[in-house]
Amino acid sequence: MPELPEVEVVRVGLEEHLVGRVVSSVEVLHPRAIRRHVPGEADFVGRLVGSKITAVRRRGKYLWWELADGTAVLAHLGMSGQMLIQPQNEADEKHLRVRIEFADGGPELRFVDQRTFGGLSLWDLVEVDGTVLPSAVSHIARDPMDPLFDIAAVARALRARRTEAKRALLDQTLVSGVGNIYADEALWRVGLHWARPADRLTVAQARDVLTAATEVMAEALRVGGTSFDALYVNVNGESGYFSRSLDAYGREGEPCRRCGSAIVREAFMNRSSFHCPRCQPKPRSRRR
DNA sequence: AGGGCAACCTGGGGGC
DNA sequence: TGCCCCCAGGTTGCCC
Repeated sequence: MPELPEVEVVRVGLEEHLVGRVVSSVEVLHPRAIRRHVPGEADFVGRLVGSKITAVRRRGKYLWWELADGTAVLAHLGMSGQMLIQPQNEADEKHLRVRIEFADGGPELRFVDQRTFGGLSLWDLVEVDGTVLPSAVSHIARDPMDPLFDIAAVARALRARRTEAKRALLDQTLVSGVGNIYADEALWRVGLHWARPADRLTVAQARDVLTAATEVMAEALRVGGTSFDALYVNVNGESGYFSRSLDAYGREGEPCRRCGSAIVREAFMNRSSFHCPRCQPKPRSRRR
């Protein structure tokens, strides 16, 4: 469940179900589910068993839970990862990758991931620019929901990029949490084509597209995120409702809700981009 | 240094 | 029905 709103929905669910609990067992059913943990899977399991979960946090699309010993279990859902809280007697999901049980004997945590692009890892907590993060996340920029998100500074950095506006919005080292859906939605809201050079945005346009991204993600979060199918669900397996509110993403051939023109789909970065040809005109080629 | 692209996977859907 | 090709909310690593 990739983008910020969907990950935040999971974070809230994990916070409710995990804080204060002590891990009693960890079962890894697929080797790719434990990633980037150099000491290996056995070390990961050994360090996790007996540990107490003290907090569940998120930056962008990464989420993690802090352990009492100053380390953190970092999770990324990739393209298809789910975190499910399930009764112990519930049948295993087809793509169950990791099962974590707790000393209280209550519901277990299951990491389910069809495409195995997601995974768990264990890191030391470090302080970066005044915020405590797992060390593997230190390169990820603050997301728009972060109280210390500095929109003026990010707008300035966005305008310094010599690349297309959408590519910059998707760069997690510039602003985190924005993915393919919400980038298209933000660009539609402010009437900018995805290929507009970032360094030719006005100060106001740069600020406005970041504001639009913030707002569309906040709206999505309020209704549980965007779900097109059962792959994107909260910890209880429930889908969000924002897909019905999308204005651009996935609407090829359907009328723009602002001007009625048919939404266009184009290939971009080995994926799809959706825009309104009238509200978001293609930029003229760059002059030099 | 920073941008761009292939690679990492599984499964669903459409066309033939 | 089956096969094949295309598509999918992401990130990393390596090339230039």
